[in-house]
Amino acid sequence: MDLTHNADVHFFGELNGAQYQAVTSEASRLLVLAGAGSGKTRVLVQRIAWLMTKQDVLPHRILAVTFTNKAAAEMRYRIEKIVGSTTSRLWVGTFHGLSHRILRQHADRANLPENFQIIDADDQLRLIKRLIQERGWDDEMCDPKRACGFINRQKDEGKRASALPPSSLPEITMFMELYRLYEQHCQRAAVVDFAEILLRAYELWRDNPDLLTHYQQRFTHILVDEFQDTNTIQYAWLKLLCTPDNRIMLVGDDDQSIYGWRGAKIENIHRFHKDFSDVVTVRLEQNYRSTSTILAAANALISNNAARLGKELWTQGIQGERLTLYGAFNEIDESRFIVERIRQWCHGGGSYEDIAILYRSNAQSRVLEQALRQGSIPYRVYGGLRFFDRAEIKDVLSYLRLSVNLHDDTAFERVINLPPRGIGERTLASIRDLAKVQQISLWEAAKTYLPSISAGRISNGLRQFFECVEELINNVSALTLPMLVQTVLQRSGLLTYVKTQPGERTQARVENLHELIQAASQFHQAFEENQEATYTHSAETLPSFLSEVALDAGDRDVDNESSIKMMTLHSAKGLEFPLVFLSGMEEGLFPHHRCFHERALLEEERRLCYVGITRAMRKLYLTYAEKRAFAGLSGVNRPSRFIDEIPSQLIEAVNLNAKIMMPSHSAPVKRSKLDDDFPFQLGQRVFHQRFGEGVIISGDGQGETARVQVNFAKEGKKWLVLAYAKLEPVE
DNA sequence: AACCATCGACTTTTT
DNA sequence: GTCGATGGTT
Repeated sequence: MDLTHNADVHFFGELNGAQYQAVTSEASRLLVLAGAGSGKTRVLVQRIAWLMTKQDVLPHRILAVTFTNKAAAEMRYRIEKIVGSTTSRLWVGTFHGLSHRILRQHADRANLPENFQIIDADDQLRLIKRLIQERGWDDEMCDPKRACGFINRQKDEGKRASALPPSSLPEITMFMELYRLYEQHCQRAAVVDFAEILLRAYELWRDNPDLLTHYQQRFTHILVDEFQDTNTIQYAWLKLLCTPDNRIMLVGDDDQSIYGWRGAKIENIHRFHKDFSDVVTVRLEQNYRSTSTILAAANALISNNAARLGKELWTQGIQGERLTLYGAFNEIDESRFIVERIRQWCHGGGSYEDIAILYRSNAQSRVLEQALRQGSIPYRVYGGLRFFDRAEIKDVLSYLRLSVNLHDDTAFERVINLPPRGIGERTLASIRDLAKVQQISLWEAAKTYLPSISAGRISNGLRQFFECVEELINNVSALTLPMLVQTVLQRSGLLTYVKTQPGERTQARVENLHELIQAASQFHQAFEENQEATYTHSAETLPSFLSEVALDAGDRDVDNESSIKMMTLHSAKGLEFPLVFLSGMEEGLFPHHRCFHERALLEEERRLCYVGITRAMRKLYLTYAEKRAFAGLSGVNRPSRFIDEIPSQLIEAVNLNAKIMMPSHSAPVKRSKLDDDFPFQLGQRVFHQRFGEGVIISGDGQGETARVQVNFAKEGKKWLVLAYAKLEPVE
């Protein structure tokens, strides 16, 4: 690292040797194995900057592919900061975003109408359910979720329905037929799902050599982030694009591949070596994030995986504290411990935003949240429903989608009776029938159906709906986007409807709707700035607004807020926190019991644990609960095997804290007792934490399923399962 | 057609 | 325990 002698010290000064090598490599096939916290994004960003400023590569010749919009946005931002100019000609985006852009540009060649729209996973499932019904199958025989999974898997593998070989399995045969129906339906309705975007773009290139050549010649430099997460079709997409004259850099970490279950193929890294003989590999192993103790733990853990490309993280930083392991009595105790240690951290001068609690599955957050609330510790749970996935937002968007494309049946179904117009299942069934027989869209079918309705209530409702949508269509070319959204809210009656619906979420829903207008407004402004236009009506902006909304469901980043963060291990990837709690370190939960039987799955769990450990910068806690009430099963758990895989000298085990009370109800709920005799009698008075005092009026079941009916003074009669409703006898 | 009660499932999630 | 879907009732 004699970079100080380099004339470009101000440019490269902060890069270490391996980073420098990766940034300035002349290799045309470059694979960068970037360990956690090794400055991966910096390398990508610097390399692009280097290409532009030192190699005089024109921005429009560079293609940078990421997995999330957030990563793409950050990359662009950082590049702009370095090169000091806008990068609008540079293509930085997600596989989906870029593919979508190409499909829009060549819709005709891709055999798509100009106004095609994107449906999300939820829309897709609804559509599949409907097709199953229409085909005359029932849900038991043909599980919609499995069918949906099947179709997506085929698409991710690049397979069309027509390309599938016949199967001897009845279920597969059924799915294949459904796949065919689904393809036809989407084509007619002019919608594409997420997997379709990639597949269609791939086929567009594959089947149109002139187009492919154009893009091959244009993108002389290709860079890919998180390469270990690419699936088959994404790899094929890249391979098509990559001629001997293109230069490609892949950045990834096989040890952080945690999305195998949704089609990501680590093997793509090996395949790259096979498909391109002259691959230069650079390893980024110096870590700038964690203490050497944390890294030692991570290295030891991951060394239990076979077939790694091999990588060992190291740091010049401090050794730091040992990991702390706490074996809690139950999940409540675990939460209390975490709360206590959070307090400790803050008393020691730390702040809430330093802290993250990570867990394997979302369901674990509840108990933790409770304890945090009780302890008055501000927290924020990441990764719930995204803004544009909220029901009320999707309702409004459905009206907008219909006004772009009346044949969008998914949108039609969503709002035909929303707000309620007296159009129920039966009317809808007739419309569906008609649509099916005549091979027309639901909108057309409804129009045809209208004259034959005798009931005034129904025909009025339909007519109202038609008028509303048609009026919206007229407004599209007259109003700006935010005005149009406003109009939808009022004209459809959705806003009034939401306001009058009882429930606690009403307020939040109304706010969401206003936020949607806000989002439309921002989009509108950004569009005008880009186009230097003055009054842009929504005919120009609406289609792209809908696409953006579908592809970028608002990665709301919520940092610099003084609260601790809670999220799943999966959503923690790419983030870092000074203090990290890995909670629920139990066999069955983590590694999840569904992964026990297969080595590959277990290794992915281990990688997930590796990701978790390497999020911690200064201090890491591991906690588990010996007993955990989970999904209705109260089980006794052994500590996770991953704990054993960390050298014990790196871990300080904290003993069960005597101050932390064993809940008094634990004694009567011992399972052995339940098996023999019911611990409660009819007429007995009992106490429940939430419902208060009551009297047992009946009971049934045995062992784990034993339950009693209690008549509570305040809450009335309730059935409670003894195994987890912690009832205490009242003397 | 709208509403309430009961049943059953439940790993991870981006686009 | 909680969510969502489903089915029976009004």
